[in-house]
Amino acid sequence: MKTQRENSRLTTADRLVLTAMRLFGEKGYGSTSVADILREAGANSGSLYHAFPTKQDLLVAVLGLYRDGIEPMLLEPAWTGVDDPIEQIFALLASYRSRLEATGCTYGCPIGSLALELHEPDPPVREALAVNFDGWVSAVEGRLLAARDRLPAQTDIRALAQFVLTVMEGGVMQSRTHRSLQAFDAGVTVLRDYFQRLQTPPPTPDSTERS
Amino acid sequence: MKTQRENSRLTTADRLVLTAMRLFGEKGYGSTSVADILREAGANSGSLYHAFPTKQDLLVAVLGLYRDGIEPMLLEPAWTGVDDPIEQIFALLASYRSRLEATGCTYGCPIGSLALELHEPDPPVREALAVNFDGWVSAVEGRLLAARDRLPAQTDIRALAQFVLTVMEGGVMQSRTHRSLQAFDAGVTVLRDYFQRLQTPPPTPDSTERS
DNA sequence: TTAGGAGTTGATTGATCGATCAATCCAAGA
DNA sequence: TCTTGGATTGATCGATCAATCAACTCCTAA
Repeated sequence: MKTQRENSRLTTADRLVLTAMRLFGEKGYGSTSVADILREAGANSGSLYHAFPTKQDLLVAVLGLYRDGIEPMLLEPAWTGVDDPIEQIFALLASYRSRLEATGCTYGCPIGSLALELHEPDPPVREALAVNFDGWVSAVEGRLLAARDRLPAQTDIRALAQFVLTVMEGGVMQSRTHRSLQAFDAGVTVLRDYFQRLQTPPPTPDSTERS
Repeated sequence: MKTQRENSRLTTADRLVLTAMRLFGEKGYGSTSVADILREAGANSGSLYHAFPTKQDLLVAVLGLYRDGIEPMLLEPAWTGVDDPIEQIFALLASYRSRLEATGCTYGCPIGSLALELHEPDPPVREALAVNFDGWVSAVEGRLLAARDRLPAQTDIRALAQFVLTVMEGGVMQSRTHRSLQAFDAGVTVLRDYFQRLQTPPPTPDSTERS
């Protein structure tokens, strides 16, 4: 039983996608050569190009795998043992923090890295990236909706969910660049303060005003 | 008088750096070949390698130029005509919005793009990126300090300034990926709401409290 | 038992990459 | 005027890139 390399009981195509997923996350798309993928997957170039017309099609397959993995690989592990929907959001952020910490602030969000690395991606790639962001945002949106009654009535829930993604991605970017968790933690702390204030009923100093 | 290509009255080295700055911003570092730079700068490879030992040294020079340009090229234009320090912060964000809008959401923040494209940058590159972030954050921090009395006393000003950068970078990333200003605008709107709440005195239901 | 095709092998292709270097140009100092 | 050295030229290098393809293996269905 070989454990090195991507699970060798899988088909070659699956091994290639899993290896590419890992390497694209580690080194980016452009800096990962087809030869790198073939070597680490233990496959030959003919096998790759039998399963995928081009390297870019392999990338699209990787992005599809990320999309399908959001629920079972990302959300579910982050949320087990956390009941409060808003705390689930922060548990999700904490999972990114763990990832940063475990890798010395080199790994972050592979989707975000790819999104900024590929400046003018072909439509299928750009759409696959957007679908990943949408899936993430929708998951957070679901948690916010579960806490709807704790938030101001006029809150734009979708926009707030996008904002959570924004804070995560921006924090990861800075933490990776500074090789320090400080920036990520600062972002989460400020976001928590914002949620605190959202959940605190407004001034009501006199009485009327504010709908 | 040639106007095409980077100002031809400059030295060859300066033309190379300016051309590289533009191309690295447009296509990223890895996707910009030395041949691209030479062609658009109207120079020969020998000239480049006479001025810069490697392509990476050219990148470091570009990052230095960005750093030196923060004040005169970014902040000063964004802030003219805006007096309120907090509004200056949002004017800065608006300048990024303009940039996104003018380019169909393809350009964003070149520093952020490079920061995520280069996964394991050599120390001088990583440090040059970090210096750029620091300069940006310090500028925002200065505006927040100018509005110190309007913010809660216990506010972590530096962390809040980093948070502004986080929101900008995260918003740019999503807007570029979705090819739509919506995500960026949503981020700015939520940030504005947060600043609103920061500037609104807390509940004061009874009376005491507040340090 | 055999025919056929999906899957695999690995050498090879042409293009492109960053970088090199001998030759040449040219302006400033002696 | 001659000398010197920084700046420039442009052909060229070896490495590496994504992609190709004829040959081969092996499973399956007839």
